[in-house]
Amino acid sequence: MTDKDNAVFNTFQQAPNLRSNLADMLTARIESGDLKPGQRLPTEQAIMTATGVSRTIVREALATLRAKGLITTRQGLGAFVSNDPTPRSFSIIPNDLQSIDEVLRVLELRMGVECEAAGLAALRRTQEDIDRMQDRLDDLDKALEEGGYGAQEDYAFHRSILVATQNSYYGRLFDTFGNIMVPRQWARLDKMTAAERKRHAARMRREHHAIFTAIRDGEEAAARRAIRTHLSKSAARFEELRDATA
Amino acid sequence: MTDKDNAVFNTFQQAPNLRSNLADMLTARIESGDLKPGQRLPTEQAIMTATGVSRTIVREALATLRAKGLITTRQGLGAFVSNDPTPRSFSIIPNDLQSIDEVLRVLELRMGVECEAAGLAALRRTQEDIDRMQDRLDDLDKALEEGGYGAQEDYAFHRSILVATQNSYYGRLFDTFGNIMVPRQWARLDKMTAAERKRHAARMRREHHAIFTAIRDGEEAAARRAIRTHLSKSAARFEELRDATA
DNA sequence: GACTCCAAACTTGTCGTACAACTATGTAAC
DNA sequence: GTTACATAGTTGTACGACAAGTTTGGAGTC
Repeated sequence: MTDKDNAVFNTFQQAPNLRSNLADMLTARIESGDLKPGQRLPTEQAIMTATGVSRTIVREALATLRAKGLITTRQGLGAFVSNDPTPRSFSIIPNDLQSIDEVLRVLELRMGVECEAAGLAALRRTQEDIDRMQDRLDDLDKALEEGGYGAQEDYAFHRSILVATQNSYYGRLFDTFGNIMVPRQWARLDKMTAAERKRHAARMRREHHAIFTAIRDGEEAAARRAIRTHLSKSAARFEELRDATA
Repeated sequence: MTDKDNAVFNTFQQAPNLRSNLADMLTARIESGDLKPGQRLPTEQAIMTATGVSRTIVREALATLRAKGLITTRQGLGAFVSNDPTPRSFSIIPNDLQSIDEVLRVLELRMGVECEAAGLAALRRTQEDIDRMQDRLDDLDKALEEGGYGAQEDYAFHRSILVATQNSYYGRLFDTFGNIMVPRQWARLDKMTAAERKRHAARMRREHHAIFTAIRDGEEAAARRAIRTHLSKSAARFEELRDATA
């Protein structure tokens, strides 16, 4: 292994645990084409010395890649990048549900998808779409009034926006986000006082109504702005949560 | 297992190693409902004594399940069966009959994804990313000079942008677009004269270079604009194609 | 020279121990 | 009753050792 190869390994920043970091890095190297299909990976020893982690970690990271189908290993031979490392289907697997970083990355993806979708929805929504969005919004309001977090209802409302694009790909893609966006696991991390809960509910209502009215009235730019604001604030709140627990 | 049994399995090189066996066993227990969502798995020690394998094996098996999203682990607490062990996946299956409409819908989706990605890439790209994008751009230029359509190279360049976001979800999602975005099937519909081809090549080069320089120079807004323009014009061209063949 | 055989080196698979980091729980002190 | 802390239990990480599979190169034979 050359120095240049080593340099790639040294660039991982601190995060939840060593195994995930190493697995992410190796995954990135494969997906970026740095390691090509059929090519042999560095030996476990080489990865150990390059990254400074123990063989235990290296092996668990390789087990992760193997489970994802990115590599295959053969005893006495080594590990090899799979022939078709680019899967034709996309799915979000809740790797570390406690890892807020994961949620933030998904939120980044949602930002792109939903902003465009909101714009399209504002241009194309039918009366039926508007009614459906209104219903979901009512459900959400009701859930918040009853003191719940409304995560499920929030998700359903967002989905109704995607449906209104009249482009089924948007809705189908959004379905994959549900796996990680149901925040039951970290709900307990997020202990809000009654006052905070109330403020949170008011903010949610305000932001969602802004999105809804923009789409209903066919205001494309406003719809984009509104949903970007909403998702940005959600992300910011998750970041606070992470920093608070760190 | 007898030798005869092994003979049956020799066709696929699935090794009879302890890790796979244990992982399969645990997977079966989860999928059969023996271990219910949210329920805690036995401790690593318990699995060790119950199965007789070492902790190394247990941990690698658990790493496999975690990669598949079947369980989540938390230090000091234990491993738990995931709430939604059946991840939904997103894929694009090309439909030959209305393929151009199909492409237009996918382009709409790409619009959202890639605009956001270009913005993120402008903020986060590393020198390595810049080099990779430059290489892909050179490949594309070369393909166009040689009189090809450069569809493959175009796709590779776009992918390098997604990689530069440092958010692997973007790259993984983009891979699903490849199914329909390699336009071999309608290339023959698209007979350009030499002059048209030249104009097309010049346009492609101009638009791609605009995207590249914006990302390289860290200009977020310009990157978004450039890629939106590029995809809009691509979509317009596909629409012309559809109307011409209809 | 060409071939066979085998020993050595290398790599992954498995085992064992030890300690660090994190969590929950119960107990003592206030 | 509440807080602080000690403790036990669990996962995360490190290190060393040997087993099992694969390749390579050299010794020996024809």
